[in-house]
Amino acid sequence: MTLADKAIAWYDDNARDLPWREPGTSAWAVLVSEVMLQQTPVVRVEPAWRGWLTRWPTPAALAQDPPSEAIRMWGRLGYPRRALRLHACATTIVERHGGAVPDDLDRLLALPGIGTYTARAVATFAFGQRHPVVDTNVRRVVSRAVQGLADAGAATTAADLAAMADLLPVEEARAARASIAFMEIGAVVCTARSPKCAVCPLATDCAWRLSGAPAPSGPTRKVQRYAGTDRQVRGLLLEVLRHATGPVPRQRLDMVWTDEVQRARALAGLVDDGLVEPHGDQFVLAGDAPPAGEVQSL
DNA sequence: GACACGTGGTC
DNA sequence: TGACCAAGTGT
Repeated sequence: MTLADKAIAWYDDNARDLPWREPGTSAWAVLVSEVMLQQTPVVRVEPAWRGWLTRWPTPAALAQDPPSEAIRMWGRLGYPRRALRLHACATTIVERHGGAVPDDLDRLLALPGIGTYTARAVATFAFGQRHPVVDTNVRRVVSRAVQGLADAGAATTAADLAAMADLLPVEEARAARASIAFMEIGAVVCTARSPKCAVCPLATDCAWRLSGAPAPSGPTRKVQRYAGTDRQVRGLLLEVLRHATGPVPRQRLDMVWTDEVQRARALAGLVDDGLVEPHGDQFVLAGDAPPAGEVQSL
């Protein structure tokens, strides 16, 4: 049995019941799940995903609403630029692909907010194609089981994809199944902090285990601080704008953070990113109605 | 390749 | 209790 065979056999019996894995899930729903799952735990994505798909079952439905509604619906999932990009995705899919999520890698990759991982994930999980799909879970599993290293080093896309390609079964459907299986093992068994080697289907082949499960060697990847950063300020500003029913005066935004320089920088960043629109001294989420009386430019 | 980019849970 | 971690992308 190959590593992929063992992973698939394990997955057949142990896969979590995640809603986007149910047969018949649309490519759009899969795409939305993949974007939401970027850097975000499954438990927080599930309810958000259901709400999103209930409101916007198709790209066309989302494209009919302004970006501001997408940003509101995103709630506190984090990285709200993803909501904006998902909206742009929907618009592009309607305008350039007749409302249907494209099924080939290049066209997926061209969509806003869809990078190497997500394009491959959609092509594989929504359309059943055979592609290496490499996320942080897969990188960790391959790093341990194949390379014998405690942790994956910095991402090196080409090499990571090649390493995964070597493990992929030839047959298309099995290849797709192997990809999700390796991801699942990384997510629930071969975890970052305390891998459950006792129940791992790859344990008997795992190069890392076979060499005595050595501790990680190199420098530890640095974790980005959050408290006190622009990101925190952006989050506070956006939180106010999400709940606003109309334009928000600058004075209202001034209350969320005392450091004026940082506050201004964070707000300017949100405007730069297209999440927020300034109307004189008032602000709205992108696409929301401007202050009454203002002449809208075309 | 390094950084910026949210948020909340865990140990 | 603060560091670490969670299906990345864009610059």
